[in-house]
Formats: sequence, C-alpha cells, structure tokens
Amino acid sequence: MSQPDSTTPSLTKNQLLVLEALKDAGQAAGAYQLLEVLRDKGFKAPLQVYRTLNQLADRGLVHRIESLNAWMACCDDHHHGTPIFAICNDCGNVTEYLDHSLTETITALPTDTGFQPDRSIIEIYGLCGACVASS
Amino acid sequence: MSQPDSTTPSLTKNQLLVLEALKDAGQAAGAYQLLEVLRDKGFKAPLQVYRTLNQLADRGLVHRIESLNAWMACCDDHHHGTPIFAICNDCGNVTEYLDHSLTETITALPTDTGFQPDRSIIEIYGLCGACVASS
DNA sequence: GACCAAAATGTTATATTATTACATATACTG
DNA sequence: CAGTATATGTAATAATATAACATTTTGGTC
Repeated sequence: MSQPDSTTPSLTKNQLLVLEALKDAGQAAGAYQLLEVLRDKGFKAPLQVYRTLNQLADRGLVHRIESLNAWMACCDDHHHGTPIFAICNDCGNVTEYLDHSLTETITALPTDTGFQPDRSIIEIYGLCGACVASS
Repeated sequence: MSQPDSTTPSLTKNQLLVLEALKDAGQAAGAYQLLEVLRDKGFKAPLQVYRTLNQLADRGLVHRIESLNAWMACCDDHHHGTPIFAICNDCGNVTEYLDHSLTETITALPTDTGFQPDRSIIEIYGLCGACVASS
C-alpha cells in the first residue's frame, strides 16, 4: 500500500474502522461503546479498540478526554497543539478549542521550579449554549 | 460534637482517617491504595473510601486528579478556586498551583457560543526540576 | 428523654474501564 | 528472500468505580 504523501503513512484497516466509528458517533465515545459498534466489522476484544485508539491519538487524529474516559475524533486537521475541551454537564456535548498562546501561558506556570512541561490537559465543564437556552 | 466555627462542620471519623492517610502518603494516591492503608482502621470496602473522598472533595480538602485516577490532599487551606496540577512523567510527583486570572481566561474561551463554565480541569505533564537535574 | 429526619456508614454484589501476556499475521527493508 | 518491526487476534485478568439496600449515628424538635 502506497503512502498518500511523504510524511503521513496511510491508516491501517483497523485505524480506519475505529476513526470512522468515532466520527459516526458524532460525539465523545467510550472504548466499549465503540467495540459494540465494531463487532459487526469483526472486532472481538477491548484491546483491539484501545490499541487502535492509542495509535490514532499518537497521530493526533483522535483525542482522549481524561475526565470522561472517552475519545473524540479530532475536529479538524490541525493534529497538533493542545486541544481544550468544553463539556456540557447536561447533554454531554463536547466542543474542541485550540488556543496556542493560552496553552503556552498554562504550561509556563510551573517552570519556576525547573519543571519542563510536555503536554497538558484542559477540560472545562459547564452548560452549553443550547442547554442554557432550554433551561 | 461541636463545630469549630459557624460555617465549617467538623469532619467525621472516616473523613479524618481518609484525609490523614492521604496526607501521610505525601503524594497523589489511588482509592484502592488508600483502602489498603485504612484496613487497619476498620475500612473494608472501596465504597467507604470513594464516598469519603467525594465528601472531602466537596469541601475542597482533597482534589481528584482526573488523568491519574488519583487523589491529593489540598496543598493549603484555600479550599476553593481551580487547582492546576504539574505532574512529573518520571517520578510521579504532583505539585498544585493556583492562578485565578489564568483560570478565568481559560473558562472564558468557550463563552462565545453561550457556554456557561462551571469548573475546569487543568493538568500539566512534564519533568519536574529534580528529574530534569538527574537526567 | 422520645421522636423524627437527615446524613453517614456498612456490606455485598456488580459494572465499567484498561492492561498483561502470548500467539499469529502482515508489511517494510536490506 | 530473510530478518525485523509493526500490527493484529485472543484469552485472561487487573484496576477503577458504582448500585442497591440495610443499619447506625447525628442533630433538631417537641
């Protein structure tokens, strides 16, 4: 199988299946939730899903939302930078943001002690616009 | 049992035990890890620990670190505001920070869509000063 | 103190999330 | 083609967290 371009090897079959399932979900989904959907495609064990999700996350194509134990397809093709998630307490909707300068400010916070930041997790809970309107 | 002041009811026996165990740990600890320590004090089931940790977290006396599935005694008596955690990839050491204005900037990010922020989770991974020095 | 309501606690069982270990297959490289 | 690295399959199990329900303790009121 040839590569689509010089830097990005094409996705494997499982990677395509998991990514599609996650996009189809249209929202954050858990690994076992994806497994149920993917049984039709021959998936049989949790590890198949976890492995593939981690591979996709390494490429920046999906993100793990730590506080939900869930995964989301990357909203776009930035594939790098630190995503910031806004999560609705009511409907569970998750929206992804990027703000490079804000992320830099955050990671600069602990550097006074010699801390060398690597990656950060930013997840904001609240009510989304739609749920505020309907309450 | 009387109250120490008008706003803060005193801690229950279990709350004191869990808080002490967590402080003794001197670092972030998991619920089952605390359960092992607390068996000597009569604890027998995970739920006893989880319940108590949640009670303490409601008071701001302990924090849950989402990406570690672990808990930490609050570093001080601020008990409110959003903690920001710096977590070492090597030694696991966790340091707690507070930065009110930074937290405000973060939670303001999604408000363009009518999102009403409530609480946020900020966890930074990297190498702590000590581990940088010894590498 | 007797009573009630609320909160906290104890206990068992079970649900949910994630990884270890090892066998097999497929793809890339010289 | 041989060797290596990566990806995959499968079973078992570990780690984390909650549901459901019974009992006890606490705090207030009469």
